[in-house]
Order: sequence, then structure tokens, then C-alpha cells
Amino acid sequence: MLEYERSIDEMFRALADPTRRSILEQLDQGPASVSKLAEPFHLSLAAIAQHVQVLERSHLISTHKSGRQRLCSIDPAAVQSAERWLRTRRTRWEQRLDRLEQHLDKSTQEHRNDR
Amino acid sequence: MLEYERSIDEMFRALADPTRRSILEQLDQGPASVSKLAEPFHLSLAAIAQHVQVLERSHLISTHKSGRQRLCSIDPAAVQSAERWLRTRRTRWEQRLDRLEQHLDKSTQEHRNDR
DNA sequence: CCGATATTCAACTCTTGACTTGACTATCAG
DNA sequence: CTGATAGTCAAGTCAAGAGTTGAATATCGG
Repeated sequence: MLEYERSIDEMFRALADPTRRSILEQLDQGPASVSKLAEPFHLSLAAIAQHVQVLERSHLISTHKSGRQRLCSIDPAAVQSAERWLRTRRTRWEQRLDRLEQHLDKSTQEHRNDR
Repeated sequence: MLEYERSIDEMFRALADPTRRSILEQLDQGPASVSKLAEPFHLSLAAIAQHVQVLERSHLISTHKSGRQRLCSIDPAAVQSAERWLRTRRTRWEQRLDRLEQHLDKSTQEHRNDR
């Protein structure tokens, strides 16, 4: 796998877990510590800390220690690169459909008298 | 988990696998049968058929049988909904950063004489 | 310094997911 | 009809991932 693909891979694997996506949604509201992020869940702090690690390795968030706390925030650049991958798939496909449609329109016109 | 979230969940779990993303990339070029999709991989046909099933359940692709073949094509609508989830995360965060920046600018101006 | 807070680490369990193989079914071409 | 093609089904293997617990570490407030 190429270098670029390796990082896309980590990103999508990180996004695959509902707890991690929920953490990202929390971070919409601003930076938060690990225990703050853990509050909404019925999970051990260690579990959340592990999720945070995965999110950081995938570059979807960045963190830094401030005293006892580890503050987490979304990294918009990485999120955008996953977004771009999807947009590419979708727009290529939509273009294909457009061309196909045009082609069919044209054929219909050309063969109008055949019917 | 809400109904909406259930479907987002299946989508992102489907996207987490590099083989499945690679299948989607192939489908950029147009519809294809299962064995056509399998060609680039060193995997059994059964394995690819399973991936196709996952992609279909997640609504990222749709398929139909045509004779012996099962033809697969991307479903742009579903792709867009994953894309939208990411875009929401990113833009919310970017807006937060903008507001923060404005606030800091303002504070800097107000306290210019303090330094 | 002391107790409480916020993590971090390591080890272990349990489930799920990817993949295989071999047998079975349906369709096509000659 | 017959062999070859395209896929489907059902087990079963194997490794990776999510979660737990308990002990260890670092920082804060008084």
C-alpha cells in the first residue's frame, strides 16, 4: 500500500468505530480532556484513552498535555482528506452517469425514426 | 443508536477495509461483475463476494443479477451521506477556530496599550 | 507533605471480521 | 445434453480490536 493510502487507511479504520465518531462529534464543541470525553459513555477511562490514541495516530485529532490533563481537538486537515476521498468516488461516478445519459439522449434522437 | 446513525455506522465500517475501498475505486470506471472486481486481488472469489455483500448492505453500492453475473455499481447518494458527516465535523470546527481567532484579534486590539 | 485527580501501562478476555476450502446451484455456449 | 463459467453457501481458522482490571505515575490544591 502506498504512503498516502496507509494514512487514508488509518483514518477510515479510526472512523469505523461509533464511540470514536461520537468523540469527534463532542469535539465539534471545542477541545476537551480525556475524562470529559469519557463522561457520556459507560466505558472505563482506559477504554476512552485508547480510542483517543487511535484518533491521534490517524491524525483526525491532535492532543497535548496540559498539567494532568490531555486536551484533544479535531484536526480539520485530516478530516478533509477523508472527505476528499469520498467526494472523488462520488463525483467520478456522477460524471459517468451524466455522460451515459447524454449518450442515451443522443442515440434516442439519432434513431427517432427507427420506431 | 438512532436509525440514521445505524446506517452511517454500517457505511463507515464498510469503508474501513482497504479491499472494499479499492473495489469502490474500481467502480469509478463503471459497473462490474464480481469476478471482474476480483481480478486485481490475490483473494478467493468468495472473499470478494463477501466484500460486495458488505458494500451492498451499507448501501454504498447496489447490485443486480444479470444471467450468471452480478453487476455492481456505486450508489452516489450513500457516499454523499458519509461525506456530509465528515464535512459537518470539519466545518463546525473551522467555524469555532474562526470565532476564536476573531476574539483573540479583538482582545489584542483592546489591550494594545497594556504591553 | 498528603490525598485526590487525571491519566497511563500491561496483561488478559472475548468477539468480530477477513479469509479459505469444498460442495452446491444456475446459466451459457456449442 | 455437457462442460465450463459465475456465483452462492456453510463451516471452520486465525488475527485484530474493543473492552476490562489493577497497579503505577504525575500533577494539583491545601
